[in-house]
Amino acid sequence: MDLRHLATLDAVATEGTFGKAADRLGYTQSAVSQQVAALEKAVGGAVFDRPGGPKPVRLTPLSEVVLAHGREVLARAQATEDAVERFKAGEGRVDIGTFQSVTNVILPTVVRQLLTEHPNADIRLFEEETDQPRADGLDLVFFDGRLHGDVEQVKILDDPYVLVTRPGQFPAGPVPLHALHGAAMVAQPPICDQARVERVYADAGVEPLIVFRTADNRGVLSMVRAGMGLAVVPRLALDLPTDLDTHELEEPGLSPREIYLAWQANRTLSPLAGRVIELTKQAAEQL
Amino acid sequence: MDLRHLATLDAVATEGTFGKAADRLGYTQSAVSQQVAALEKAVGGAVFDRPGGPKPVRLTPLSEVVLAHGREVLARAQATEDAVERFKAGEGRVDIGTFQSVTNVILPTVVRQLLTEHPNADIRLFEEETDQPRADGLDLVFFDGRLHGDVEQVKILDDPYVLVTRPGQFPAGPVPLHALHGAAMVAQPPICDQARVERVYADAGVEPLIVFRTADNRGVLSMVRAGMGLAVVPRLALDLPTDLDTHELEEPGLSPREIYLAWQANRTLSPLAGRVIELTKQAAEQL
DNA sequence: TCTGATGATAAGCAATGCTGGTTATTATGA
DNA sequence: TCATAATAACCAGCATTGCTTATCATCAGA
Repeated sequence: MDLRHLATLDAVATEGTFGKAADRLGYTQSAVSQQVAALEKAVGGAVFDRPGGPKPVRLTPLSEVVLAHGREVLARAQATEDAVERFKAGEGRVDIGTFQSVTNVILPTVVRQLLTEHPNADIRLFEEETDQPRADGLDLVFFDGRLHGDVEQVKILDDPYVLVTRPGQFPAGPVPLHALHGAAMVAQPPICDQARVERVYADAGVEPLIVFRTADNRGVLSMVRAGMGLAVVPRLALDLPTDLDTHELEEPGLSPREIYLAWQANRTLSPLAGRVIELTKQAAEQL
Repeated sequence: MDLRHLATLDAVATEGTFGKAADRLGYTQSAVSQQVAALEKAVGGAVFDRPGGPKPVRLTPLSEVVLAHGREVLARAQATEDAVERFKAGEGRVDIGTFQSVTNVILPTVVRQLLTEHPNADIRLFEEETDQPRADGLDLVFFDGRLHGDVEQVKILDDPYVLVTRPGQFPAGPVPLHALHGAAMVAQPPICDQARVERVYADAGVEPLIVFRTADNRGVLSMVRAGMGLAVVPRLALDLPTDLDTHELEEPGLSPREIYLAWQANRTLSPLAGRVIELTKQAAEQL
């Protein structure tokens, strides 16, 4: 049994004659006749009574059964094609792994543009604080630093670290790294890029005194503002404008945090995911 | 897009490799490869990521869409085939037109046997008192007398008329038709075969006095029992055994009522309807 | 009796679809 | 590093499918 057979059955049942059905379907009468014969062979019984002469054919009890179910089948098949079209036009779901800075700086722009283009897009964000985020199960993952494993990734932008102090605590201008030696500091927990930051400190012989750690960027800045100590944070972690002083760090020293967008290698991406990559690159260039 | 394509997609998605899917489907790996290619051409995108080497293929986002809908389509197609099988095995509905005598004497046997053979049969009876019952819309129609029009029919049985009287009203044995001349009688309304009966009376110069007409056979017999008059009814209209006297009518005179089973000519009958005809013939022979 | 509409059928032809064999690619283990 | 195994893709060959065209048989109505 074939979808085309069912479509032909439906057309003949609606039109009343083989010839009219053929016109509707773009076939010849002969083709319809052969298709009906094939369907009758498949179901093992006549589906039309042909009165002969210029009278319309009539359904048999068997064809009532086939037609009732067959129309369901055809409807589902049509629904499948529609769903494919919608998918290719950009409907569907996209799961994105992210983290604080990206959530606050890059993604708002991307999400807004994507929803403008595809109002029915189902965008879901997953912000999980882990050292090596799970890329499987997600379509795209933002991460600060390269991901290892079977992934493709593009560098979105360099996010330089800046020293954050209470107003007037340092004279304006760049600050050398060794100024942090012995200083009281507020910092992130040593996961993600923070681990690399502290390795750079150690390699330079700088040993700050970490007096408080929190994964919440606003918490870090609040404690700087409260006078607990200094902080070295990526520029994107700042809410700009801010009432705190910011100083570049002298070169060579702490290289910028690199933000990557990654996805499973060798996998076909959905149109939506592809568009997210494009929009993200554009958004990063605007910064 | 083809049902076979969807079935192949499903098989590959389940088995993980083209070769195993081919084994399940009874094809070669090459055939599956070509079918997947055809499906990918039809939907306009890859449905599998082939990692190469002995690793299973992976679904693409597109194929998630196709597969989710496609499995629905396949399920409906299977349901269609199942429904056809059930239909051919005798499930389904059969609508039968009937009238009092048949309802009480023949149909109980037929219905009981049919339900024994096909417990899921949906039998519906329509007892309408009309002169020319509508045969369209019904699969089968019982009628007393030939139907005119585009119908096929078989004679089920001859149902001779008998005279019904209060006990002892006539001496045992056949009664001549002219004994009814001027007699008080209870009768059916002059539709169906009753019209023919009264034409036979008139042709024989017999003019009974019809004192009550009712379409209800039990009503006729009740009034005979009550002494309102005689009645001439088909033997099948009697509840046997009865407390009333019955007499055959002398030949030649009133020929038996003929009961036919009819259906639309040149129409394919359902297996169930065909079986009803068979069982009806058998039941009639038992009488 | 003729005419027009219908479906069935046969022949022809292009396209489809399967098989069998081969090739290219990748992972695995020695 | 190399051989082996497993995989999908590719290609040629062949049968089948499925359409079109043309013709025929049937039936209703003028």
